[in-house]
Amino acid sequence: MRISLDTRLWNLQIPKASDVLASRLRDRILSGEFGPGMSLPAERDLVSQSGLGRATVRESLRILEIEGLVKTRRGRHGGTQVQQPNSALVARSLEIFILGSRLRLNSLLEVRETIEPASAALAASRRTDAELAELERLTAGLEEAFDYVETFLVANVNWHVAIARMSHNPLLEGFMEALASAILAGTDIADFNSDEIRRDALGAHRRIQKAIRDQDSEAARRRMARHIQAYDAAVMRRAHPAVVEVR
Amino acid sequence: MRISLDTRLWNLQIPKASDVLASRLRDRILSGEFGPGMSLPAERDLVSQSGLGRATVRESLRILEIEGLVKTRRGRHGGTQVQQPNSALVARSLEIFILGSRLRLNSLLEVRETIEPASAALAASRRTDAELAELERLTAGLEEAFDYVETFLVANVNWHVAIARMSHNPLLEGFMEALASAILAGTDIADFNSDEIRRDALGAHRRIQKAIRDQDSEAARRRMARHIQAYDAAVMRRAHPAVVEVR
DNA sequence: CCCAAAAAATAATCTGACAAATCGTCCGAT
DNA sequence: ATCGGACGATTTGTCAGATTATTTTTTGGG
Repeated sequence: MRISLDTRLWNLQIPKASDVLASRLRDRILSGEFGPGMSLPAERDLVSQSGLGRATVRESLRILEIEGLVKTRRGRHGGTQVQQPNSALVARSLEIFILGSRLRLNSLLEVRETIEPASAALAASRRTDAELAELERLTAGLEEAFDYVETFLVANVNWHVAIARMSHNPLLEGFMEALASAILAGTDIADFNSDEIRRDALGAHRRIQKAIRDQDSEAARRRMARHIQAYDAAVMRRAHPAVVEVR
Repeated sequence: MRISLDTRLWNLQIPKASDVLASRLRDRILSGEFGPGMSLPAERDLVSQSGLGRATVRESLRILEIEGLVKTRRGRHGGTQVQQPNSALVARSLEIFILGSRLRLNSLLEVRETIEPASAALAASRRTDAELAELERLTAGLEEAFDYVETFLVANVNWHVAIARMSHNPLLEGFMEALASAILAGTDIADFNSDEIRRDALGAHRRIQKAIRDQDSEAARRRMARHIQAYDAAVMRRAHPAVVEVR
């Protein structure tokens, strides 16, 4: 015989029990009661504590897992551990939004033209020496991959994301991660099978890197803006914007 | 007797069965095989089609639901319906990211200073007459709410989101929605209990509105940038940035 | 001391059942 | 003929118990 919710302490509304439990746990996590690294009670403990069924508890934990708040591991000393939500989460949901809404590539590029120059400017003023070294390594890798278009494109994305990371603004980084992967997915590789485009990109990267090394924010912003606009224009010249959807 | 995955056609890797099924369904949704409004097969059909248990199938559906791709209803013509992912989804995950990462308000404001001017510029060049009228209505409402600080703040957020919507760039709109609600949650109302700040904001709004009416992109961008910077500076003056966390 | 096998702990999954919500249909009263 | 309520069908939500897979720890033999 199943005990109706209404007979319990919880005089809660109609929403699904799993949602309610998930909200409770989420609040406790976000309030800091469960800090990152700490373990939530085991599934069976949550079952006995909440008075709900195991399937329900599991759905709640699954919700939190999708939201990036916890991660579960099997086996002895496994369980559900609280995780620090990272930017990959934002990137992921953005990707779904972009793909699901059939956004035009144009929209993505517009946002990119907005974000990347700011990113570069912040990177120039906040970079550490270690980050600069890492960037130089990435730039070198890009040069080496010049003849392998696909590798080049992936390395190119990583280069741009690295700039965002150097801005020391996690939100910018998350946005760029999402944008970059979506744009990569939306651009046809064949469109970049031109030495000229890649040569121009490499030159721009070197100039931007120099500005960042010199911690010259405004130069970094200006050069990044020019680079992105040129790049985007090259994309759009090959595929008329009104037609292009991100697929 | 449970049938091991390995004995099936699916020679898939270690990942959890529910994740695999969710990915499959997600791909089919995003590929357009299931368009918005269409119904996925019922749970029990999915069970028989996939050969998995119902709990597993349900977890998969729950994943898609959290991702905003589907929504389920109980009862006779209930089931799982495909939904168009909207920007609220991005806003939600962003909110979790912001709260969970203890992002400093500063990071949010930086991104805002980047996005809003671009938003205003696009709004100026793309606005429709109906949108302009709506904006004027919102501005008037803001003036009326001048003496009610909390109402004013909410109306203010709506005004800014409306600008983003006028940019006709759904991604920009989604970003602004998320940012605005997070910033609203992170700013103390008492910080704006100053007539001067609200009066300045109103004046800026009027000037920006005029630029948008005249479809003067560059003026709109410039004025919005000035407005946001002044606003942010006022916030930061009252709460030292190093201390402020979004809570 | 080291390594492999067994044990223990835990999440993942399966099976089967009942509860609750929602909608359509049918029947009776007006 | 029409309206309203009762009933049934359909589908998701939840529960309960058992089995399976995986990981860590422990133990025993060399």
